Amino acid sequence: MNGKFLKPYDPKENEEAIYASWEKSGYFNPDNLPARHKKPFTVIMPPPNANGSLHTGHAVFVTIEDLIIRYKRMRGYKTLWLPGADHAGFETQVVYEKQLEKEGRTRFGMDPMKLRDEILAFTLANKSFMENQLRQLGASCDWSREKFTLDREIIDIVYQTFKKMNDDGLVYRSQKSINWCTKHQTSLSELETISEERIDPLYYMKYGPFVLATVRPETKFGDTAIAVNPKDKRYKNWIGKVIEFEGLIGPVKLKVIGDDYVDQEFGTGVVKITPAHDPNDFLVAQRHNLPVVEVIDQYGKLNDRCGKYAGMKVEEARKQVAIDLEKKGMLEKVEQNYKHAVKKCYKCERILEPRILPQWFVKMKPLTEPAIKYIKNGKIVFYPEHYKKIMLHWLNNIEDWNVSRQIVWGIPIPAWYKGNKIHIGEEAPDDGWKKETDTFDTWFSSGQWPFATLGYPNHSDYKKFYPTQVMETAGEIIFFWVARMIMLGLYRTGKLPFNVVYLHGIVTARDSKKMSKSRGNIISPIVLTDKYGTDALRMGLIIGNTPGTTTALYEEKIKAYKHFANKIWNVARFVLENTNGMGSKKGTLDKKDTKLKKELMALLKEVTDDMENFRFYLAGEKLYHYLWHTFADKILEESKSIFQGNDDKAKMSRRKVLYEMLLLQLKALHPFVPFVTEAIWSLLPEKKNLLMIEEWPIK
RNA sequence: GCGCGCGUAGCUCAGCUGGUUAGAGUGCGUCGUUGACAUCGACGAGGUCCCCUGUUCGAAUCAGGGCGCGCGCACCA
Repeated sequence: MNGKFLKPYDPKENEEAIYASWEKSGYFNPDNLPARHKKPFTVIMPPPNANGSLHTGHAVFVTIEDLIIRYKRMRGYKTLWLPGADHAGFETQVVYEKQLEKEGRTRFGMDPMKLRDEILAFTLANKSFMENQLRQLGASCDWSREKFTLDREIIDIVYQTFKKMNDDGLVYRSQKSINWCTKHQTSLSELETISEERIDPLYYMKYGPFVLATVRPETKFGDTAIAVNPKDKRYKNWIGKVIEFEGLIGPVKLKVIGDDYVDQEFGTGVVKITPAHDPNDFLVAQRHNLPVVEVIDQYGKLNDRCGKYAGMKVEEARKQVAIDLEKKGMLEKVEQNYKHAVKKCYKCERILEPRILPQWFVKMKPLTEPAIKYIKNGKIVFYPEHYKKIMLHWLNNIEDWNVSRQIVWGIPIPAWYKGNKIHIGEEAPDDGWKKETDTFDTWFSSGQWPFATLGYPNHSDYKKFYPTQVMETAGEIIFFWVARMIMLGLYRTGKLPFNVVYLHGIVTARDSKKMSKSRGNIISPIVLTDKYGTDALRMGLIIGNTPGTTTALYEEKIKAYKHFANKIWNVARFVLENTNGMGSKKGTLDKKDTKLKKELMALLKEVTDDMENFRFYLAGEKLYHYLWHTFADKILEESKSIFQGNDDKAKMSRRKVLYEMLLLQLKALHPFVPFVTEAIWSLLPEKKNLLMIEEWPIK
């Protein structure tokens, strides 16, 4: 027996070399797999954001996807797990801005090209760092096919999609009310906002003959009309008339319009229309051809249209306006406990300002319709299944997608302007065109990831590996990413990009709270692998992780699975010691041992069933339990007395069965704990292939 | 306001289509092991399966209601 077994299993000593041997074998690449691997099986890796180190969320998806891929590889599929990295536009720019702040610098005023180059260098450094961490977690992905969202061939495909959408009338550039972050100086899509309930004062202001209610008196300088409901008997005679009164900074003249948007029951039934700073008012303004007067600038300060209030921040101006209205007797009353919702930036949690800016939008209805049809017909299976409902609900209530961001870090929107003319393309058609400076929402490119990474439409990989089989990711990004991949995949290729969506549970800290820097409860997966070994971490992330729920991760749990890895090691040691290096030589099993083996095979059948049905947490637990509490505690214990006895036939049979059962369990456990099983495999007396490409015990 | 999920041993969680004394890991107690196991083994204590009503021969599991927690969506100024 190999002397290595005399020590406990040491992950540190083994893991790096084992990973290197896998990588060197070339079997991560489906093209190099032996001939029995015929049918393609593809998983596209959710590309981690290349702006920091891996967190537990990454560790979960790596573990589960690697588990799926290793299992399918052993079952004889031509498995491709395609890794990638995301430039993660806004996310990365925010991270980099924080770094700049620490250095006492700011992105504003910087040469955009220089800023872009700096972030690129930052991203590429993080990218290679992150790739090594993926290796450390045991990811058996095909590095030769790795893609980055800013690779030229990816950008080309993204541009083709944009062009096609333009030709099909699915994109448009238009002035609309958008969500503007005054810190980050960019617009955001609906998904990048969080809405928060707030209690604020509701101010009842006198407007000439009317009294009207508002939470934002400071926007009054941008009013361009007064609106009432046309059915409202109190006011309908006013419609079409112009009211005049003395405001805070001079005389005010406003037209009264009638619009169904106004709710007679709310407040006084009279609304001031401020198109520049309220999305609903903007819609009203469009219906009535009202002018749009901006009074709040991009930094959230009142501009020079606001007289003495110019330069004040919104909150400050609100208070001051209220005080001055009071003084002038124009404030009828204030309701203090008005409950309403405000939208905030999901990154800095500042209140977003609605602003009217020209932006690029994607029309969603034509994209959602086919997606809804496929999902309704069950062409995509969701784990857990209730996400089907959630997805349909979202798709049915979607708004057009703002894809332009006013940041440098991203794929530039390929557009040019000359007067009223717009040209789509990377190059200007001739002289005198002005280039678009906005970049795409990062999800516009990652939403095309499955077919873009495979080289749609002509690459042989696309033909062989698309559609992919499973999309495994976090439930949190189902709308950001999964929904868009479905829509854009259908749009470009006419096929669903995958037919299974598996959404793993979010990993929380022990107290079931989300891990976050501010809570200080972050556990680094890399620290855990260093301490307890990757196999232990993987088991800890698989067992107890049911799709769609949260899973608490804590150190004792991982420690327990380190013991399990060591248990496997010692079980193997015992078996090899007592079988005298016999390997799988011929011989016959007696009745009792035949039965033992049969029982194991029955369990492996169950495990296979669980794997096929995405019940990884059950499969892992069953294998764990069998090895420890049946194989080790019962069978090995009983074998001790057989080996000490005089029945040579029984000894021969037992040797053979233990060895065979060990091999079976190593195979079945490999996808879960690849390192320790491969380490043991390499120490077997017979010369063998890598365990990684052995056949799964059940057909 | 609408929607989704969760509530099972001290802690973290399983329990798939309802079926014998409700499970695992961890923690706790007792005893034993140091020639597979920087340990491990055996045994044990510990649960009104949130509450109520119902369906059923039978419910932690299904239906209705309630309480508690978490999350998503939502333009009423």
